[in-house]
Formats: sequence, structure tokens, C-alpha cells
Amino acid sequence: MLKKGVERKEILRALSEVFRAHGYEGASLTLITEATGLGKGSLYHLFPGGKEQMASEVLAEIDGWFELNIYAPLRDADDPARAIAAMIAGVDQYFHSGDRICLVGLVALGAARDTFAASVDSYFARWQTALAQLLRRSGLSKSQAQRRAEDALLTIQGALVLARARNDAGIFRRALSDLTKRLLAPAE
Amino acid sequence: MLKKGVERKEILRALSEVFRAHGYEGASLTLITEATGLGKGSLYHLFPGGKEQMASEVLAEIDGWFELNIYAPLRDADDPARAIAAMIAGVDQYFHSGDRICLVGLVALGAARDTFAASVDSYFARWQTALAQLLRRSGLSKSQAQRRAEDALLTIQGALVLARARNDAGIFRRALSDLTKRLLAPAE
DNA sequence: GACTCCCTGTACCGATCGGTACAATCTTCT
DNA sequence: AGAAGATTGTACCGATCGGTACAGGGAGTC
Repeated sequence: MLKKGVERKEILRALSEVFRAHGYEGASLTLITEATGLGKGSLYHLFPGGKEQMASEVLAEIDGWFELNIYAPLRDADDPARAIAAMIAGVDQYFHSGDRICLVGLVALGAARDTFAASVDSYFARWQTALAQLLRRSGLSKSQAQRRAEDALLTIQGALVLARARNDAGIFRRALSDLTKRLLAPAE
Repeated sequence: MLKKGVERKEILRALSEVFRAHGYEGASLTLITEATGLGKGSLYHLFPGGKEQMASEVLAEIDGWFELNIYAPLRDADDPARAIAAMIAGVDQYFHSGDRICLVGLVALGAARDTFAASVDSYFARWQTALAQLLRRSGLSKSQAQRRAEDALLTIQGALVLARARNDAGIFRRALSDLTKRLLAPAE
């Protein structure tokens, strides 16, 4: 009861897995009650805004994780090579080496995209900016840094899609490995 | 009435747009009747297998398009540079320069993935094989060709996701342009 | 022990889900 | 014209959807 914050985090984690597995519209209240172990009463007490609030809080939670573990380190880094390696390691960990899907990408593809457009855009925009600024510090031009950061995000998303489609997590690991090299390559 | 084949193709095109816009589970029969202009009676007469048959025929239709316009030209090509340019042009056209989503990728991410796993896997597998064999003929080693083809598919998927997420079709065009260069680059 | 107040399980809501049944209609062929 | 078959709209099915109402349980406080 005192551990309210903790509990809510755990609930959000369960919610994120349901949304990941079934998408926003596919995650029915039944599935949600099963995954969280909470009845409808509790669910709507905790999230008066219903499914939409649940999803939006899950997205915020994800955003927070990336802010803390990916974007901020990227911004504060001195050594580009180390920072990039750390980012890749973080990404690999978060996505369970390709076994886990990107919920933000999934939402972006679905019909619920418009509802969460702002969160989705901000997630990628801040990532790209943080990475581009790091690359710029490593000697790339502004446009090259932008472009290369864009390439990094898109590679990660594509690798997740393809790994899932072909049921081969190796695709994700290879893509991350290649991406590391590409990000560290000297300016063209 | 004689134009049965044609009509069915038009219906499948309408169906594909609904599935693209709402995903497999999100495409309700109501949406489908609206998009196709067909009542339930006609729909279930044409597709006794229901939604699953509709989706599976749509996937087959997509597969057929790629087989004809992408895979086969790739297999038959003599000039790798021209073949790759043609593939990129075909992809750009098919995805409306990033405004259209890849239904196969969308299905792969959703809960319906398992139902259509074979179609999804075959779509990507045959594409990768056709492209890798072309790259091999252009002088790359077997593993390099495989890897580069994988990179191409994943780049296209990632570009579609990111373009949609950020509502910026430019991402897709830039990715295709970069990809062309990367595919044509000499062996590393 | 009584009083709060937060929390939760359950019953229920109207709407919609995918799918079926079937009579009416429309073509086609003779 | 009339029989036969293909095609269609409509009413309907049980199940499930997201969401609400609310009575009762549980933990603190006095």
C-alpha cells in the first residue's frame, strides 16, 4: 500500500507487455486483467481514463527509460565511441537482443497512431537529436550527423520488424553490430 | 460478371487498404463492407473463410506483385546496377514514396503474425535470396551478399516505420537513396 | 469498536465483434 | 418464358468489446 509507486511501475510493465503482444486495439480488457492480475474495478480506479490512459502512461514510461538510459548519456558523453557502444548495448538490452518489439513503432503503424502521435514523434525526435549532436561533436557536419542518426533509428526499427517477421533474432544482433561500425565511420 | 478476376482484384486492393489502415484485428467487418462496398452476404460468398481468408488472399496478392515486379527482375538481371536501381524504383512506387505502409511488416508485428507466419517469412526470404544472388553475381562473397540483402530489407522496413512515426516521407526517400549507394558499393 | 476512506470483485450496460441463415433478386442458358 | 445457379441484403446469432455502478472488504485513525 505504501509501495504505490513501485506497484504502479510493475503494473505498467505488465501493461506494456500486453500492448506489445497484441497492439493497442488488440489488447482487450480481459487480456489486461489477466496480465496485470487486477480486476476492472482496480484498473479503472488506477486509470480513470481507461485504455487510452494506460497506453499513454506506458508510452511515458518507455520514454522515461530511454531518456534516462539512452538520451541523457548520449548528451553528456565526451567520448563518442564509448557513448555509441553504450547506446547500442542499452538498445540490445532493452529489446532483449531482438526478442522484444518496439511498442512505439508498433503504435506508429497502427490506427492508434494519431491518438499518440505526439509521444511517438517526441520519442524518435529526441533520440535522433541527442545522437546527432554527439555525432556532430565527433566531427561530422550537421547534415551528416542528422542523416546518420536517422539511419541509426531506422536500422533499429527495421531490424526489429525483420527479426520478428523471420523469427530470427540474429538479424537484430547483426544489424546492431553493423550499425556500430557505420556510426563510428569517419565522415564521408 | 465475366470480369470476375478483375473484380476480385479490385476487392483485394480495397481489402489491402483496410488492413493497412487498421491492422488485421482492427479491420472490422463493418470497415470492410464500407471499403469494398460489399455486404456481408457477398463478402462471405466470395471469401467463405472469412477475415482470415481475406487477409491471406491479400498477402498472396502482395506476394504476387513483388514476385512479378521485384523478385523475378532481380533473378533475371544481367546488370546489377540497373537491377538494383529498378528494384529501388519499384519499391518507391509500391510504397508511394513512404506514404504507404508495408502490410507484411504490420502483420509480422501484430498478434496475427503466427496465423500468417509462412506467408510473411516467405515474402522476406524470397526477396532476400533473389537480391543476394544478384549481389553475388556482382562479385560479393556469399555471406556478404546475404548480409547486404538483409540490410536492404531491414532498411526499407525501418524507413517505413520511421517515416510513419514521424510523419515525414522524406525519411523513406533518403533511406532508399542511401540504400542504393550501399548496395552498389564494392565489397568491403 | 466505530468511523473513514481507499480499494476491489461482480454484475451489468449498450455497442460491436465475426459469422450464419435465408429469402429475394439478378444472370445466364435453354 | 422459365428453370437453374450465382449473387446479394437483411435479420439475426452468441460472444466479446470498453466502460460504469456499486456494494462490500481492508487497513488506518481516533
